[in-house]
Amino acid sequence: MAGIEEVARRAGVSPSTVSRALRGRSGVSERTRRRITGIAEELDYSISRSASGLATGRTMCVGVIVPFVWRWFFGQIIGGAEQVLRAAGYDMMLYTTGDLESRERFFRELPVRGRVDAVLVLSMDLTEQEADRLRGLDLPLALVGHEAEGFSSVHIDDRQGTRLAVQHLINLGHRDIAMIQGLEPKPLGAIAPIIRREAFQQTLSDNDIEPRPEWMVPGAFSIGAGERAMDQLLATSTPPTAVFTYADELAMGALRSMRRHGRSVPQDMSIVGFDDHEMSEYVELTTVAQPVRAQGATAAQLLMNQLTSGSRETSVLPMPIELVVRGSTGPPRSSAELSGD
Amino acid sequence: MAGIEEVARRAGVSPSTVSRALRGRSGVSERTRRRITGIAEELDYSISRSASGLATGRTMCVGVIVPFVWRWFFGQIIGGAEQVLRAAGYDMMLYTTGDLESRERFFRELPVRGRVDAVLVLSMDLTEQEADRLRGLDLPLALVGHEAEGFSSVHIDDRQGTRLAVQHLINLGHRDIAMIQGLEPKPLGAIAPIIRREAFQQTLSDNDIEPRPEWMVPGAFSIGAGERAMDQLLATSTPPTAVFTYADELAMGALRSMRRHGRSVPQDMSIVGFDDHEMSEYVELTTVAQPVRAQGATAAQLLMNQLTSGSRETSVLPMPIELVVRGSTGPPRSSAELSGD
DNA sequence: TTGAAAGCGCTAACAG
DNA sequence: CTGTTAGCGCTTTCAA
Repeated sequence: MAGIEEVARRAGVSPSTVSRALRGRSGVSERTRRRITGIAEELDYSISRSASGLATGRTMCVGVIVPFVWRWFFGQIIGGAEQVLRAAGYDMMLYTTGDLESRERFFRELPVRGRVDAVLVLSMDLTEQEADRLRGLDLPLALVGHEAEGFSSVHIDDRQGTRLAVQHLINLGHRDIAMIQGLEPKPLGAIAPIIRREAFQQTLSDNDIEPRPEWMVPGAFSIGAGERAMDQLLATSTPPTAVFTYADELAMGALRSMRRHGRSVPQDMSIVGFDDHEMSEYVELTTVAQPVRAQGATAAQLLMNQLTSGSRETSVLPMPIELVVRGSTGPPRSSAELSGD
Repeated sequence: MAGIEEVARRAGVSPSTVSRALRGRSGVSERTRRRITGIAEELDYSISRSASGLATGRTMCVGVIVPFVWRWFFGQIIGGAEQVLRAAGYDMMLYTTGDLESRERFFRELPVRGRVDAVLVLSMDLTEQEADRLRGLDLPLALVGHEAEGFSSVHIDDRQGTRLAVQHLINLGHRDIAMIQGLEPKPLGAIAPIIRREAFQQTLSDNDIEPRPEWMVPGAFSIGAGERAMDQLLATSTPPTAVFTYADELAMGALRSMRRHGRSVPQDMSIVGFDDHEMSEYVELTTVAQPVRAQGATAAQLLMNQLTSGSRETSVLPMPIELVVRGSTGPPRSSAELSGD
C-alpha cells in the first residue's frame, strides 16, 4: 500500500502537490500533474478514504435506507439511485430496515452518522420521530414516496393513481369493490397506504357507492399476504366483484388465491394492482404504472445537486402515473349476464 | 458534533478512557464506563468513522459486488448477507456491475480500495483477471456461486442440479429436450452456465439421447430473454417436447411465450427452471430449488470468521439442492397418446 | 507553481 | 484502572 508520501518522493515533489494533482485541483503545472499521475498509477497508489475523509470531512458516500432489497420494486429504485451516485463519484452504503427490529435499531444507533454525506430514504414511510432523527444529522436528505419537511422528495400522486384504478372498475360496472391494503394493523406512521385507502373510499363515495368495512382487508407487502387477503374476501357472505390492491405483488397473491379456489379472473373477480411490476404483464394484471428506476435516480440526483451546490434547499418532484389495462379486469358477471339478456 | 475530547472533558477523564469505555474494551471500571456512556448519549456523541478508520486501519465495512439488485435472486442473497454483516457490526457497501461498462469500471478503479475490510462477490462469475484484481486487495474475499483460488466460497452443485432436472424430464418420457441457457454468446469467463450446459448434454448422452445444437438457445437473465428463446424453439422445424432453463426467470419467459402461442404447458411442452423463485410456485413451475438467502448469509459469515480470526484461510461450503416438481412438467403428448391407445 | 506545517478525531503503546 | 504521547494519511492554509 503505497502512500501519498511515497508517490511524492518518487515524483520529487511534496505530498501537497500530489494531492492537488491527483484530485484535479488547479495550481499544478500540466507537466508535473502528468508525471505524478503516471507514478501513482505505476505504484498502484490509491488514496486512503479514511484519511481523506478525516481531513476533508467528506466521505463521498451516500446512505440508502430501504425496507427490503428483495422486492423487485426496491431493487429497481436502488439500481436507479446507484447509477446516479456512482456517476457522481459517490459510493452507496445500504441499510435495510424491513423488520421492526432492524428499523428500530437503525434509528437508535443511526449507523450512517459520520459515514455518509447524504441520506436517501427509499419508499419508506417515516414516522415524525424517525424523520427527526435523520434531520438531526444535518445532512442533505431525500425521500422517495412521499414528502416530509427537510427532505427533497420524489413521488407520485397516490390519490390520483388510486382514483384511476377504482374509477376504471366502476366504469366497467362494478359496485361491489374491495381493497387489499398495504397497511399493517398498527401502522408506523405510514402515509401512502393511508392516502390510497382514503382515495379509494372517496372514489366510491363520489360514485354513490357505500364502502363496506369488511371489504377493506389488510395486506402487508408480500404475495402470500395478498393470497390470504383474497381468501378472506372470498370467505365473506357476499364477496365483492372487484378488488383494488395496494401493490402488484398483493394482486398476484390474490390471483393465486382465485386460482386455488377455482374461480376465474376477470369473470368472477376483477383485480387491479399498483406499480406495474415486471411480472404483471405476464400475469395480465391491470395496474397503475409508475416509473420506478427513475424515482430512485431522480432522488439521488436531487441529493447530488444539494451536495455540489452546498445548499440545503429541498425540492419536490412529482412523477407521472398511468393506468395500464390488461386482462385482469372486466365487467362483473351480473352485468355481463344482463347485457346478454 | 461533539468529539471524543468533549466527552472526555465532561466526564473528567482522558480521551483514551472514553475510547476504551465506548468500545467495550476491558480496563475501565464499570462505574467510569457507565458515566462515560451516559455523557456520550447525552451529548449525542457519535464516533467519527473516518478518524477511527484512519487510526485502526479498519473501516468496519464490507464491499458487496453483485450484477443486479433488481433480480429477486440477488435481492435475497444481499438480504441474507446484510443481516449477518449488520449483526457483526459491519456496514455494507453495495456495488452493482450488471452491465459491461460498470463492470469494467469497477475492476479498473476498484472503488472498494481503502473503503472496506472484506469483499463479498455474489453470484458473479469472475474472470481470472478480475479475480486477480480482487486478490491484489489483500483482503478476505468470499464468493457465492462457484469456487476460486483465494476466495472462501458457498455454492451448490450445478452439475447435480442440472442432472436432477433433466433426468426428471427423461423419466417422464421426454427425449426431445432443449435448453435455454444462461449464457451470452461471448461469456466473460462465466462458469456456472458452462457447467450446467455440459451437465445437460452429459445427462442426455448418459441416456443415449443425442443433444441437438439447434435446441441449445441462449437466454441471458431476464424474463424477456426466456420468452424470445422459447419463440425461437417453437419456430424450429421440429420443436422439442421439453425445455430445461438456466433460471426460473427464463422459464417464466418461456411460459409467457407458450401462452402467447396458444400452446399449453405441460401438454405441449414441459418446462423446468432453476432457483425456485418466489413466483415459481404461483406459476406452477417445476424447478431445482436452492437456498438463496442462506447462501448470502453463509458467505458473509465466512468473511466474518476470517475477519475476527485474522486468518487468511479460505473455506468452501456446499449448499443443498432439491428438485421441486410442480405442474409445468408432464409426459410428452406422444407418449400420452400412446398410453391412451 | 510549489512546499512546510498544522491539524482532522481517533487509537494504541507505554507509563504510571 | 487511567493518562500521556505519538501517530494513522491526507488536506489545507500560508508563505515562498
